[in-house]
Amino acid sequence: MGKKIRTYSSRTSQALHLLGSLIKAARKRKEWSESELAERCGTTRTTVRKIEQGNPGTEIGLYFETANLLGIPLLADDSDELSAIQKRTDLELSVLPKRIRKGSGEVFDDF
Amino acid sequence: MGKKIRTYSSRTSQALHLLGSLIKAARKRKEWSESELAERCGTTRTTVRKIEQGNPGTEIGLYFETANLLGIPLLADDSDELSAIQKRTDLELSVLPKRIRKGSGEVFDDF
DNA sequence: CATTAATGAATCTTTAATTGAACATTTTTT
DNA sequence: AAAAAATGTTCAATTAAAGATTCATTAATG
Repeated sequence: MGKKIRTYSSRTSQALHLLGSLIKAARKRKEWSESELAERCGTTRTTVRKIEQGNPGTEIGLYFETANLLGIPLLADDSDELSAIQKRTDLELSVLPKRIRKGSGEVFDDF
Repeated sequence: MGKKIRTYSSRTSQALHLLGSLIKAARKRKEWSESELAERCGTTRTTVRKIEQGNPGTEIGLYFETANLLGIPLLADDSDELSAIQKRTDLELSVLPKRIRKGSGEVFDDF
C-alpha cells in the first residue's frame, strides 16, 4: 500500500541539481534546443529535461553522454587522465584483499 | 523485433568503469562487503554490483549516494563549493537567452 | 585442511523509467 | 502585434532497471 519511496542525501540532491544546471548552461552556450541535444545524445526531450533538472532516477549513462557531448569533463579532464587514474586504482585493488570478512580487524588506511 | 539497444561513447564507458572501480576500492578500504554497502545505501547487492562494474543503465542517484557514503567527492570537494558553483551557474543561466532559436546567428562564448 | 562467508553469476518478478505524443504557454523574431 | 519555435506540462504505453532469490565458486580464517 505505502509506495516504496527512495530518498537521497541532501549532498546527492545538491550535486545532481548542479550537474543538471551545468548541462543546461552548456547547451545554451552551444545554442542547442532541448530537442537538438536529445537527438545528439540518442534520447528524447523528455529525458534531457529530467537530466537538466537533476533527476536522481535517470540513468547515469545518459548524464555522462550528455556531459561529454557538451564538453563537461567528469572525473578527469581527458581520456589519458582517466586511464592513468584507472591504472592506479587497479593497482590499489590488486593490493586490497579480494574479499572482506566481518571482524577481520585490520585497517587499510595506507592510501 | 530488433531490440532497441543504446550505445555509449568510449569516453562515457571509460569514465563509468573508473567510477565503479573507485567505489569498489573505497568500499574495500572501509572493509565493507557488497551487502554491507548495499544496506547502507538503501539498495541491494545486485545493484551495488552493477555500480562497481560501471553499468551505464543504473540510476545516477544511487551512484552519487554510494560515492558520497564512501567519501568520494563528485563535482566538488564539499557542500559549500557545490553551492558556490551553483550560484555562478545560475548567474550564467540568467544571462543566457531563455530560449534557443535555430539560426539566431549569435555566438555566446563570453564565458 | 575444513569451515565459513564473500563474491560471481543467472533468473524471475516487481517496479519504475524512457519513450512518444499532444497541448498550452511564453519567448524571440519579423 | 503576429508568427513561429522553444519550453513547460501531462499522460499512456513500452521498455528496462531494481529487487529478491538461488546456486556455484573461491578466498579467508581457525
